[in-house]
Amino acid sequence: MKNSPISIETVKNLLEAKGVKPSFQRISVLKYMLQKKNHPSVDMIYQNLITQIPTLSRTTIYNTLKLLNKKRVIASLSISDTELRYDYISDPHDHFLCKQCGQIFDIDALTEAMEPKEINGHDVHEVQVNAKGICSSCRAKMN
Amino acid sequence: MKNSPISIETVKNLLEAKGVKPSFQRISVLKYMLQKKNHPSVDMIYQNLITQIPTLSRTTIYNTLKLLNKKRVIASLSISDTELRYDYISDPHDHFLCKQCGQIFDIDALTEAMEPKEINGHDVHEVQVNAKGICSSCRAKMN
DNA sequence: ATTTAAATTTGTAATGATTACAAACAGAGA
DNA sequence: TCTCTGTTTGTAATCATTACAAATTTAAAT
Repeated sequence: MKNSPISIETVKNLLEAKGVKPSFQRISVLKYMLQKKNHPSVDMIYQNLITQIPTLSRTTIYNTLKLLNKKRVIASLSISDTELRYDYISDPHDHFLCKQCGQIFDIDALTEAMEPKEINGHDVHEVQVNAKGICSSCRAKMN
Repeated sequence: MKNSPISIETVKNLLEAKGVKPSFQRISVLKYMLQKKNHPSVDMIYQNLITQIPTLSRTTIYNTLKLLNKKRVIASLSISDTELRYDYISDPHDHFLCKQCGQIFDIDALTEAMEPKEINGHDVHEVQVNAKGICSSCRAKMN
Protein backbone atom coordinates (compact mmCIF):
# COMPACT_ATOMS: atom_id res chain seq x y z
CA MET A 1 0.00 0.00 0.00
CA LYS A 2 2.36 2.74 -1.15
CA ASN A 3 1.30 6.36 -0.85
CA SER A 4 1.07 8.39 -4.02
CA PRO A 5 1.91 11.98 -3.11
CA ILE A 6 -0.97 14.23 -4.08
CA SER A 7 -1.08 17.96 -3.58
CA ILE A 8 -3.73 19.76 -1.62
CA GLU A 9 -4.33 21.89 -4.68
CA THR A 10 -5.13 18.86 -6.82
CA VAL A 11 -7.66 17.58 -4.33
CA LYS A 12 -9.16 21.04 -3.94
CA ASN A 13 -9.71 21.35 -7.67
CA LEU A 14 -11.19 17.90 -7.81
CA LEU A 15 -13.75 18.74 -5.14
CA GLU A 16 -14.68 22.04 -6.76
CA ALA A 17 -15.11 20.33 -10.12
CA LYS A 18 -17.69 18.09 -8.45
CA GLY A 19 -19.49 20.94 -6.76
CA VAL A 20 -18.19 20.30 -3.26
CA LYS A 21 -16.92 23.21 -1.24
CA PRO A 22 -13.34 22.26 -0.36
CA SER A 23 -13.11 22.58 3.39
CA PHE A 24 -9.95 21.49 5.15
CA GLN A 25 -11.62 18.36 6.50
CA ARG A 26 -13.09 17.37 3.14
CA ILE A 27 -9.76 17.86 1.43
CA SER A 28 -8.07 15.76 4.10
CA VAL A 29 -10.53 12.88 3.71
CA LEU A 30 -10.34 12.76 -0.06
CA LYS A 31 -6.57 13.23 -0.06
CA TYR A 32 -6.29 10.27 2.30
CA MET A 33 -8.36 8.11 -0.02
CA LEU A 34 -6.50 9.12 -3.14
CA GLN A 35 -3.13 8.47 -1.55
CA LYS A 36 -3.86 5.29 0.35
CA LYS A 37 -6.08 3.63 -2.23
CA ASN A 38 -7.11 1.25 0.54
CA HIS A 39 -10.92 1.27 0.34
CA PRO A 40 -11.08 2.54 3.90
CA SER A 41 -13.77 2.28 6.53
CA VAL A 42 -14.83 5.37 8.46
CA ASP A 43 -12.62 4.31 11.33
CA MET A 44 -9.52 3.78 9.17
CA ILE A 45 -9.86 7.34 7.94
CA TYR A 46 -10.58 8.68 11.40
CA GLN A 47 -7.64 6.93 13.09
CA ASN A 48 -5.28 8.25 10.47
CA LEU A 49 -6.49 11.85 10.29
CA ILE A 50 -6.95 12.35 14.01
CA THR A 51 -3.14 12.35 14.35
CA GLN A 52 -2.98 15.40 12.08
CA ILE A 53 -6.30 17.05 13.02
CA PRO A 54 -6.71 16.60 16.78
CA THR A 55 -10.12 18.25 16.83
CA LEU A 56 -11.54 15.99 14.14
CA SER A 57 -14.91 14.39 14.81
CA ARG A 58 -16.02 11.03 13.55
CA THR A 59 -19.31 12.63 12.55
CA THR A 60 -17.41 14.83 10.11
CA ILE A 61 -16.06 11.71 8.40
CA TYR A 62 -19.58 10.32 8.11
CA ASN A 63 -20.90 13.65 6.81
CA THR A 64 -18.08 14.02 4.32
CA LEU A 65 -18.34 10.49 2.95
CA LYS A 66 -22.10 10.82 2.57
CA LEU A 67 -21.66 14.08 0.70
CA LEU A 68 -18.88 12.79 -1.56
CA ASN A 69 -20.97 9.73 -2.29
CA LYS A 70 -23.97 11.84 -3.24
CA LYS A 71 -21.78 13.96 -5.50
CA ARG A 72 -20.47 10.77 -7.11
CA VAL A 73 -16.88 11.38 -6.10
CA ILE A 74 -16.70 8.13 -4.15
CA ALA A 75 -18.65 4.88 -4.08
CA SER A 76 -19.76 3.03 -0.98
CA LEU A 77 -18.93 -0.65 -1.11
CA SER A 78 -21.30 -3.16 0.50
CA ILE A 79 -18.70 -5.87 0.59
CA SER A 80 -17.80 -6.25 4.24
CA ASP A 81 -20.26 -7.88 6.63
CA THR A 82 -19.51 -5.39 9.35
CA GLU A 83 -18.90 -1.92 7.97
CA LEU A 84 -19.17 0.17 4.83
CA ARG A 85 -16.02 0.74 2.84
CA TYR A 86 -15.39 3.58 0.40
CA ASP A 87 -13.65 3.87 -2.93
CA TYR A 88 -12.73 6.79 -5.14
CA ILE A 89 -14.60 6.50 -8.42
CA SER A 90 -12.21 6.00 -11.32
CA ASP A 91 -11.97 3.38 -14.05
CA PRO A 92 -14.46 0.50 -13.71
CA HIS A 93 -13.04 -2.36 -11.70
CA ASP A 94 -14.17 -5.00 -9.24
CA HIS A 95 -13.10 -5.82 -5.70
CA PHE A 96 -11.72 -8.72 -3.72
CA LEU A 97 -12.19 -8.83 0.06
CA CYS A 98 -9.91 -10.98 2.18
CA LYS A 99 -12.05 -12.58 4.87
CA GLN A 100 -8.95 -13.05 7.02
CA CYS A 101 -7.33 -9.61 7.14
CA GLY A 102 -10.17 -7.47 5.82
CA GLN A 103 -8.07 -5.86 3.10
CA ILE A 104 -9.84 -4.99 -0.14
CA PHE A 105 -7.94 -5.32 -3.42
CA ASP A 106 -8.85 -3.85 -6.78
CA ILE A 107 -9.18 -6.50 -9.45
CA ASP A 108 -9.74 -6.25 -13.17
CA ALA A 109 -13.41 -6.18 -14.08
CA LEU A 110 -14.47 -9.82 -14.24
CA THR A 111 -16.77 -9.08 -17.13
CA GLU A 112 -16.90 -6.58 -19.94
CA ALA A 113 -18.75 -3.30 -19.48
CA MET A 114 -21.82 -4.71 -17.84
CA GLU A 115 -23.88 -1.65 -17.04
CA PRO A 116 -27.48 -2.24 -18.01
CA LYS A 117 -29.76 0.71 -17.32
CA GLU A 118 -32.71 -1.58 -16.81
CA ILE A 119 -33.26 -5.16 -15.62
CA ASN A 120 -36.68 -6.81 -15.47
CA GLY A 121 -38.25 -3.37 -15.54
CA HIS A 122 -36.18 -2.06 -12.62
CA ASP A 123 -34.00 1.06 -12.94
CA VAL A 124 -30.37 0.09 -12.36
CA HIS A 125 -28.13 2.76 -10.84
CA GLU A 126 -25.06 0.66 -10.17
CA VAL A 127 -23.65 -2.83 -10.37
CA GLN A 128 -20.91 -4.08 -8.07
CA VAL A 129 -19.02 -7.34 -8.44
CA ASN A 130 -17.55 -8.59 -5.18
CA ALA A 131 -15.19 -11.51 -4.79
CA LYS A 132 -14.32 -12.86 -1.35
CA GLY A 133 -11.78 -15.33 -0.11
CA ILE A 134 -8.27 -15.42 1.35
CA CYS A 135 -5.58 -13.14 0.00
CA SER A 136 -2.20 -14.48 -1.04
CA SER A 137 -0.45 -12.90 1.92
CA CYS A 138 -2.82 -14.46 4.47
CA ARG A 139 -2.64 -17.82 2.73
CA ALA A 140 1.17 -17.72 2.99
CA LYS A 141 0.92 -17.05 6.73
CA MET A 142 -1.39 -20.03 7.22
CA ASN A 143 1.23 -22.63 6.32
CA MET B 1 -44.18 -12.78 -3.37
CA LYS B 2 -46.33 -15.89 -3.51
CA ASN B 3 -45.75 -18.68 -1.02
CA SER B 4 -44.82 -22.04 -2.42
CA PRO B 5 -46.22 -24.63 -0.04
CA ILE B 6 -43.39 -26.82 1.18
CA SER B 7 -43.78 -29.72 3.58
CA ILE B 8 -41.97 -29.99 6.85
CA GLU B 9 -40.74 -33.36 5.68
CA THR B 10 -39.10 -31.86 2.60
CA VAL B 11 -37.26 -29.28 4.66
CA LYS B 12 -36.25 -31.89 7.21
CA ASN B 13 -34.71 -34.09 4.53
CA LEU B 14 -32.94 -31.12 3.04
CA LEU B 15 -31.32 -30.25 6.35
CA GLU B 16 -30.28 -33.83 7.04
CA ALA B 17 -28.77 -34.12 3.57
CA LYS B 18 -26.58 -31.15 4.46
CA GLY B 19 -25.57 -32.57 7.82
CA VAL B 20 -27.73 -30.25 9.94
CA LYS B 21 -29.78 -31.74 12.74
CA PRO B 22 -33.36 -30.75 11.92
CA SER B 23 -34.65 -29.07 15.04
CA PHE B 24 -38.08 -27.45 14.99
CA GLN B 25 -36.57 -23.96 14.90
CA ARG B 26 -34.15 -24.77 12.10
CA ILE B 27 -36.89 -26.35 10.03
CA SER B 28 -39.05 -23.29 10.60
CA VAL B 29 -36.34 -20.88 9.48
CA LEU B 30 -35.45 -22.77 6.34
CA LYS B 31 -39.09 -23.44 5.49
CA TYR B 32 -39.76 -19.72 5.76
CA MET B 33 -36.93 -18.96 3.36
CA LEU B 34 -37.93 -21.61 0.85
CA GLN B 35 -41.53 -20.47 0.81
CA LYS B 36 -41.07 -16.72 0.84
CA LYS B 37 -38.06 -16.51 -1.45
CA ASN B 38 -37.65 -12.96 -0.19
CA HIS B 39 -33.96 -12.84 0.76
CA PRO B 40 -34.90 -12.00 4.33
CA SER B 41 -33.06 -10.18 7.07
CA VAL B 42 -32.87 -11.68 10.55
CA ASP B 43 -35.69 -9.45 11.64
CA MET B 44 -37.99 -10.37 8.77
CA ILE B 45 -37.65 -14.01 9.75
CA TYR B 46 -38.05 -13.26 13.43
CA GLN B 47 -41.16 -11.10 13.02
CA ASN B 48 -42.82 -13.78 10.96
CA LEU B 49 -41.94 -16.83 13.04
CA ILE B 50 -42.58 -15.25 16.42
CA THR B 51 -46.30 -15.37 15.61
CA GLN B 52 -46.11 -19.15 15.35
CA ILE B 53 -43.36 -19.79 17.91
CA PRO B 54 -43.97 -17.40 20.81
CA THR B 55 -40.86 -18.51 22.69
CA LEU B 56 -38.55 -17.91 19.75
CA SER B 57 -35.37 -15.96 20.41
CA ARG B 58 -33.66 -13.69 17.95
CA THR B 59 -30.39 -15.33 18.93
CA THR B 60 -31.72 -18.61 17.59
CA ILE B 61 -32.24 -17.00 14.20
CA TYR B 62 -28.68 -15.71 14.24
CA ASN B 63 -27.36 -19.12 15.31
CA THR B 64 -29.39 -20.95 12.71
CA LEU B 65 -28.44 -18.67 9.84
CA LYS B 66 -24.78 -18.87 10.78
CA LEU B 67 -24.98 -22.66 10.86
CA LEU B 68 -26.87 -22.95 7.58
CA ASN B 69 -24.40 -20.60 6.00
CA LYS B 70 -21.45 -22.66 7.19
CA LYS B 71 -23.10 -25.82 5.88
CA ARG B 72 -23.61 -24.08 2.54
CA VAL B 73 -27.38 -24.30 2.63
CA ILE B 74 -27.79 -20.55 2.45
CA ALA B 75 -25.65 -17.61 1.35
CA SER B 76 -25.30 -14.33 3.18
CA LEU B 77 -25.71 -11.35 0.88
CA SER B 78 -23.67 -8.21 1.53
CA ILE B 79 -25.92 -6.06 -0.58
CA SER B 80 -27.79 -3.88 1.90
CA ASP B 81 -25.98 -1.04 3.64
CA THR B 82 -27.69 -1.77 6.92
CA GLU B 83 -28.18 -5.48 7.48
CA LEU B 84 -27.24 -8.88 6.16
CA ARG B 85 -29.75 -10.67 3.96
CA TYR B 86 -29.89 -14.41 3.31
CA ASP B 87 -30.66 -16.54 0.30
CA TYR B 88 -31.19 -20.23 -0.21
CA ILE B 89 -28.44 -21.59 -2.43
CA SER B 90 -29.85 -22.89 -5.72
CA ASP B 91 -29.03 -22.13 -9.34
CA PRO B 92 -26.49 -19.35 -9.88
CA HIS B 93 -28.14 -15.96 -10.16
CA ASP B 94 -27.54 -12.34 -9.26
CA HIS B 95 -29.49 -9.85 -7.18
CA PHE B 96 -31.12 -6.47 -7.53
CA LEU B 97 -31.74 -4.34 -4.43
CA CYS B 98 -34.34 -1.59 -4.51
CA LYS B 99 -32.91 1.36 -2.59
CA GLN B 100 -36.44 2.65 -2.01
CA CYS B 101 -38.33 -0.34 -0.56
CA GLY B 102 -35.43 -2.62 0.32
CA GLN B 103 -36.80 -5.58 -1.60
CA ILE B 104 -34.28 -7.88 -3.22
CA PHE B 105 -35.11 -9.49 -6.57
CA ASP B 106 -33.43 -12.43 -8.23
CA ILE B 107 -32.10 -11.57 -11.67
CA ASP B 108 -30.51 -13.71 -14.34
CA ALA B 109 -26.77 -13.95 -13.96
CA LEU B 110 -25.36 -10.88 -15.70
CA THR B 111 -22.39 -12.85 -16.90
CA GLU B 112 -21.65 -16.44 -17.79
CA ALA B 113 -20.38 -18.78 -15.10
CA MET B 114 -17.76 -16.48 -13.71
CA GLU B 115 -16.27 -18.46 -10.85
CA PRO B 116 -12.50 -18.14 -10.91
CA LYS B 117 -10.78 -20.07 -8.15
CA GLU B 118 -7.91 -17.61 -8.11
CA ILE B 119 -7.44 -13.92 -8.90
CA ASN B 120 -4.09 -12.14 -8.68
CA GLY B 121 -2.86 -14.94 -6.46
CA HIS B 122 -5.77 -14.69 -4.02
CA ASP B 123 -8.00 -17.70 -3.26
CA VAL B 124 -11.55 -16.88 -4.35
CA HIS B 125 -14.35 -18.53 -2.37
CA GLU B 126 -17.31 -16.68 -3.81
CA VAL B 127 -18.31 -13.96 -6.24
CA GLN B 128 -21.49 -11.94 -5.87
CA VAL B 129 -22.90 -9.55 -8.44
CA ASN B 130 -25.16 -6.89 -6.94
CA ALA B 131 -27.27 -4.41 -8.85
CA LYS B 132 -28.94 -1.52 -7.05
CA GLY B 133 -31.52 1.04 -8.09
CA ILE B 134 -35.26 1.62 -7.97
CA CYS B 135 -37.65 -1.25 -8.62
CA SER B 136 -40.45 -0.95 -11.15
CA SER B 137 -43.11 -0.85 -8.46
CA CYS B 138 -41.45 2.00 -6.57
CA ARG B 139 -40.82 3.93 -9.78
CA ALA B 140 -44.52 3.67 -10.61
CA LYS B 141 -45.42 5.10 -7.21
CA MET B 142 -43.09 8.07 -7.71
CA ASN B 143 -45.09 9.58 -10.58
C1' DA C 1 -38.55 -45.20 32.83
C1' DT C 2 -34.46 -42.66 34.96
C1' DT C 3 -30.26 -40.72 34.61
C1' DT C 4 -26.76 -38.49 32.28
C1' DA C 5 -24.35 -36.01 28.79
C1' DA C 6 -24.46 -33.23 24.83
C1' DA C 7 -26.63 -30.13 21.85
C1' DT C 8 -29.91 -26.49 21.28
C1' DT C 9 -32.48 -22.61 22.62
C1' DT C 10 -33.26 -18.64 25.19
C1' DG C 11 -32.62 -14.00 27.44
C1' DT C 12 -29.75 -10.43 28.73
C1' DA C 13 -25.92 -7.69 28.37
C1' DA C 14 -22.19 -5.93 25.56
C1' DT C 15 -20.21 -4.25 21.31
C1' DG C 16 -19.69 -1.52 17.33
C1' DA C 17 -21.29 1.00 13.24
C1' DT C 18 -24.21 4.54 12.09
C1' DT C 19 -27.52 8.33 12.68
C1' DA C 20 -29.91 12.25 15.09
C1' DC C 21 -29.44 16.41 16.82
C1' DA C 22 -28.17 20.67 18.71
C1' DA C 23 -24.44 23.65 20.04
C1' DA C 24 -20.10 25.73 18.61
C1' DC C 25 -17.47 27.51 15.01
C1' DA C 26 -15.83 29.60 10.56
C1' DG C 27 -16.22 32.15 6.35
C1' DA C 28 -18.44 35.39 3.01
C1' DG C 29 -20.90 39.54 2.31
C1' DA C 30 -23.22 43.71 3.64
C1' DT D 1 -18.40 44.53 12.86
C1' DC D 2 -22.69 42.02 12.24
C1' DT D 3 -25.29 38.64 10.26
C1' DC D 4 -26.33 34.68 7.71
C1' DT D 5 -25.29 30.27 6.09
C1' DG D 6 -22.81 26.25 5.94
C1' DT D 7 -19.54 23.22 8.38
C1' DT D 8 -17.78 20.90 12.24
C1' DT D 9 -18.05 18.97 16.63
C1' DG D 10 -19.66 16.18 20.67
C1' DT D 11 -23.06 13.60 22.82
C1' DA D 12 -26.79 10.69 22.93
C1' DA D 13 -29.72 7.46 20.60
C1' DT D 14 -30.53 3.63 17.46
C1' DC D 15 -29.98 -0.68 15.43
C1' DA D 16 -27.68 -4.98 13.90
C1' DT D 17 -24.89 -8.30 15.67
C1' DT D 18 -22.20 -10.98 19.06
C1' DA D 19 -20.93 -12.86 23.70
C1' DC D 20 -22.20 -15.54 27.15
C1' DA D 21 -24.32 -18.19 30.60
C1' DA D 22 -28.59 -20.25 32.21
C1' DA D 23 -32.49 -23.07 30.95
C1' DT D 24 -34.40 -26.45 28.12
C1' DT D 25 -34.58 -30.20 24.99
C1' DT D 26 -32.83 -34.31 22.83
C1' DA D 27 -30.53 -38.61 22.49
C1' DA D 28 -28.08 -42.22 24.56
C1' DA D 29 -27.11 -45.41 28.21
C1' DT D 30 -28.30 -47.80 31.94
